[in-house]
Amino acid sequence: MHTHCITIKDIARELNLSVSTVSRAFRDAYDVSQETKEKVLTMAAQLNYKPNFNAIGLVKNQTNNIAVMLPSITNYYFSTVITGIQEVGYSKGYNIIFYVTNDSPERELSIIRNLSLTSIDGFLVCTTLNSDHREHFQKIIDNGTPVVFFDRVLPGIRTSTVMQDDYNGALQAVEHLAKSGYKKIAHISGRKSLAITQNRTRGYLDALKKFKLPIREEWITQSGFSQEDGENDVYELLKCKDKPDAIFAVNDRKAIGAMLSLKKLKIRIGEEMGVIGFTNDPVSGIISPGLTTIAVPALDAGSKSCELLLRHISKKNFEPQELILPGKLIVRESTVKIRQQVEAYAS
Amino acid sequence: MHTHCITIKDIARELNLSVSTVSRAFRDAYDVSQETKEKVLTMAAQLNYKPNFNAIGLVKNQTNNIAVMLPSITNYYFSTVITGIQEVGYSKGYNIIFYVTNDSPERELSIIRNLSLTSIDGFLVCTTLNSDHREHFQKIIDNGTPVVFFDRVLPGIRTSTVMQDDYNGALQAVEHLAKSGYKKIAHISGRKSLAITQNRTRGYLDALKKFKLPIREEWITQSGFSQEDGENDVYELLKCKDKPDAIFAVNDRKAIGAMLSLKKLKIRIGEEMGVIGFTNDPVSGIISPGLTTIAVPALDAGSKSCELLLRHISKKNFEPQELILPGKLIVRESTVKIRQQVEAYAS
DNA sequence: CTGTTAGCGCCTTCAG
DNA sequence: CTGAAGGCGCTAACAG
Repeated sequence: MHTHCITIKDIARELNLSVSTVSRAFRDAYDVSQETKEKVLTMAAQLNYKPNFNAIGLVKNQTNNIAVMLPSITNYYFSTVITGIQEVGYSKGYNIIFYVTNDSPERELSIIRNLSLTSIDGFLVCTTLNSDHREHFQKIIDNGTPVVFFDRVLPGIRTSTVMQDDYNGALQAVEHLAKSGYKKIAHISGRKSLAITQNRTRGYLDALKKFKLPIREEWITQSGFSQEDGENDVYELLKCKDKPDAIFAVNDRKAIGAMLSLKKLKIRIGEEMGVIGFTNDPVSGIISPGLTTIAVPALDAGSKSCELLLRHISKKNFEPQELILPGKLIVRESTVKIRQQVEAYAS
Repeated sequence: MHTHCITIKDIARELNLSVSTVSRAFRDAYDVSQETKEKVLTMAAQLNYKPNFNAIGLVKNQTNNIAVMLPSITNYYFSTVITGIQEVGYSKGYNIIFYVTNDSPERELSIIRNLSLTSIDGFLVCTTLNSDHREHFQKIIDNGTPVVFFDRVLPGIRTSTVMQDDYNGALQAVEHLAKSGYKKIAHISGRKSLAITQNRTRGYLDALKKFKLPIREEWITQSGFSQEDGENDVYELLKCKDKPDAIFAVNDRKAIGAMLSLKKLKIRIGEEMGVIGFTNDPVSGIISPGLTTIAVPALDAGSKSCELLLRHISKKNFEPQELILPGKLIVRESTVKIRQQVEAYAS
């Protein structure tokens, strides 16, 4: 394919050295003279030598490739996470190969199946919504390839995980609604099989208990995570005889969907219906009224996940860790109940 | 690193065959009996054999890896493009390795320098804003690694390129403003060294000429591509003695920035100041008033770029192609001038 | 400190 | 149709 590439052989010939010496010079081995090393390095630069990673990988049984599998990269959270992953991967000399599942379990399976275990050193994964491929992941780990789960975590696998502090974030969010004067707080949630959903719902319920606010089954909807799901969930909620006066959405996309529906129905956001999200997608600050939300450290989630994975890669028996990253309440107009403030904010 | 992996040797031993026969069976070579082939394939499945890509790559001097370098992946356009790239790459058995430059030319250079030419089969690039690394890209191409440019294209390099129809898109956008009754149309533009910027500006100017509308130097601002740039550009425009009554922004992010500034200044969007963008970022439909824009086929841009690259990879002397993808006008409220309509739309 | 040798897993002649 | 042998570029013992 390519025109002839410079190899260590060429350098060795040029310098009248053996290939092993040249190889040692590159790897900064302890047993090369400073002089030889310099000669090799300058010659390499002159010849524009580039190491052949296939050859190195073949011999060392490693690849410097890390695979990332995630549902999508077109939303704020995932694109930011993967940016964080890429940053630390790049700085440590690892290539990031990514696979998007579009939340299709079949696609997930096909990716895992095709994943040649010899072509990656580690695997970073955020599962699909309905993943039941626990044993496949387990097999990969058993085979010696480290796996780290982030955001969406399959319980029962002994490996490191990185998540947001979903429970406390939800608690904070609903506390904020309660303190802002809302009494009948609904929750539009996500797929309930996921830890992220369960923890946020748990935080929601505990906050209600803490403030002695009513808990009603019909005020909790369970669907997907998309904007459309949010739009639909609002219509469901409004069918209740006793209508809620605030909504805690499992994420910003659903919150924004909810706001869109409310606008369509001419229900005043904040005043008549408080809305709070989770993520702090940049859109929350652009939409009006601004969406109150729990900011999530997406970039950190990415970089920490990658760091953990790299540690698993370098230390054979690195103890699995569970990282929980704290969120932060960002107050905007969607949870301002008092009328005159709403007026002031509305554009 | 990994526990022992199954190799063709294992299969050969198990089946009492030579490794070369096994190898042939996998590659569907013409000279293997159907029977042997089947035996090999079933044994491979049974043993859970996975080919070692390093070894194959070493011998064939290829890697099945494609590198993508782009400024960022956290905005709609780029994340969608890369999704398109990944889709066709995955379907053809290529891994996508990506590098983000954050629009830093230094980072770009470091990425190109570190890019081992033997570790990728092709290179998909969207340059940084101020890239002056033409000769580096040229060297990569001369070295035998195909390169395809998308979106931001460095002129003067003989290779395939994929762009939107920036000229006609801009023409359409400004025509729409003119037909909607705006008379003094400003343009908040991007970095002028880029073809994309130049073409959009050309479309803008030609539309003004066509409708015999005034062209004024001070109504054209040149800065970056970010939302903040858009916010600032509006303040610049409003310093003009003769203020414009509409803005054509080089992209949606700048248009949204502009809208945010206008809202802050209580200038009614649409009625007092028309705004039109370029991209059709999903936010354009969420923000209110909705942003009129030129929709750009981002997913197509990605998949077509990747297809072109793969063609360059497989055919040594594939004739470079320039692909221009058409845009589409999406009318929303930000270009509705008549008062009552604005009222109707405002939430 | 340096050179020699063998081999990583696979493909590709060249003989049978 | 199948097997044997050599080599892709590099590293890792083992000698000196």
